[in-house]
Amino acid sequence: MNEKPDVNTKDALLAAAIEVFADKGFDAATVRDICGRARANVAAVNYHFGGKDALYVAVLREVFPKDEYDFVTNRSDSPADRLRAFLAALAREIYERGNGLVAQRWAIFLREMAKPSANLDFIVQRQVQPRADELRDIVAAILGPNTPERIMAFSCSNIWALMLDHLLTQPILDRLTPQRPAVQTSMEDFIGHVVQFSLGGLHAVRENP
Amino acid sequence: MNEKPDVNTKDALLAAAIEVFADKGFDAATVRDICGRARANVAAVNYHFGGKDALYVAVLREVFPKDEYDFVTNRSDSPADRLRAFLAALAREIYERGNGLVAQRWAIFLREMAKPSANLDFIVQRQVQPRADELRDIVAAILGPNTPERIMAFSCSNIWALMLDHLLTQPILDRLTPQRPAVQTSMEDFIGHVVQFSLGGLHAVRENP
DNA sequence: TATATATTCAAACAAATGTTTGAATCGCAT
DNA sequence: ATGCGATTCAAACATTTGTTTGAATATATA
Repeated sequence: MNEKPDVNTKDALLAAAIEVFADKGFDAATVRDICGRARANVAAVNYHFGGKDALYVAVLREVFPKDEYDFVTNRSDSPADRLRAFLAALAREIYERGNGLVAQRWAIFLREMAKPSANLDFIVQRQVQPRADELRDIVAAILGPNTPERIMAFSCSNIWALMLDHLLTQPILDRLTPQRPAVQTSMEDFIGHVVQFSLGGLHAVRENP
Repeated sequence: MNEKPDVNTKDALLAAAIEVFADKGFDAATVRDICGRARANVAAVNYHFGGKDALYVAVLREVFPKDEYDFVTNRSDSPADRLRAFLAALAREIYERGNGLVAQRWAIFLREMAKPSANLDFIVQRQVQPRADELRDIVAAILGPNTPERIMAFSCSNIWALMLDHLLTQPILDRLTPQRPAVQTSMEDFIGHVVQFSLGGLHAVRENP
């Protein structure tokens, strides 16, 4: 029956698909490539998942599990410390090398951002929303309770931009300043800089009406 | 001879190609679509340009003309004023509606950033480099002449990130905070905010070692 | 006008790719 | 061992897409 439907092939397909989708994006990924890496027949994707689109959905559910995120900062700490802790955690997630699944997660996220599909909603909900909630909580603590919504929104957006920056513009920076060291080689510097810059920016927009 | 090689078809192809490449990106664009809009035969692209790739190169040369950029700020103004002028000009270029070719320019740039091709070098050189040079000049004036290279690079990168932010993350923000007004409807607010945030950030990283 | 050159066009080609098919094979319960 | 559903597989299919072809047409030159 359905007891043990040869988990091997299905799992191998899923693992290969994560790799390929993260590597090349949905469009450029081919089911032949995926099946090749999984040592499975071309028809396997359709048999086990029902098609390329359905396989992609399965990959997203695997890569962005539900209820995985907990606040990484403690509300009893100072807002500045919380911001540092939050940004440090985020930076390591995004830029640390060799953290397999986590890196693939952001790679897939990045590809969806560049070319949104119907599944971007799902990814935002699972990957971005909880982190955005925590950041907004921290920014609110820094800017104060009476901060206009517009300034809150801009400021949160700004800090996200500072963090995602190198993820998005790496190809540009590579060409603009080739001698620049990679973020990964000076992570602490990078984090420290972004924290300073963010705090400075936040204080500036708080003081002015 | 080569005197008047029916400029109409060739130009129509180029115009249609700019539209389609800006709209869908190189991969998703089809020569059939382009030829259709130009009311030309499918073979026209190959006849007039030699192929899809060559057409794309021709589009880039059209969209990113040489020696077009002049510093938009005046070195005799205060650095803060220069930063404001620079960011205002950049924001209007990027976000102002209905500025046809300029918008298409940034759309193509964005697509190349998301999926770099061999032509990204060219685009960076024509579109980014001169603006990056001016920004670096301004940032240097704010941070002072003895600023370490690392801090200069991070800071310039930060400010670029703040400006490109909404261009890159629009699909995310649409889903995160759907009620948020578009940047285009409050351009002055947006520019003012980014200027304040940037200046605050720059001052913060200047003071700390 | 006549000739040559440039341009257009419908059709076909070749390659890539997601999907389907139907037979062969496997695993297991009876 | 036998039979049956689940799984694998090679092959083929259908569609899309960039490109080529060769004839037809237009344009310019002499």
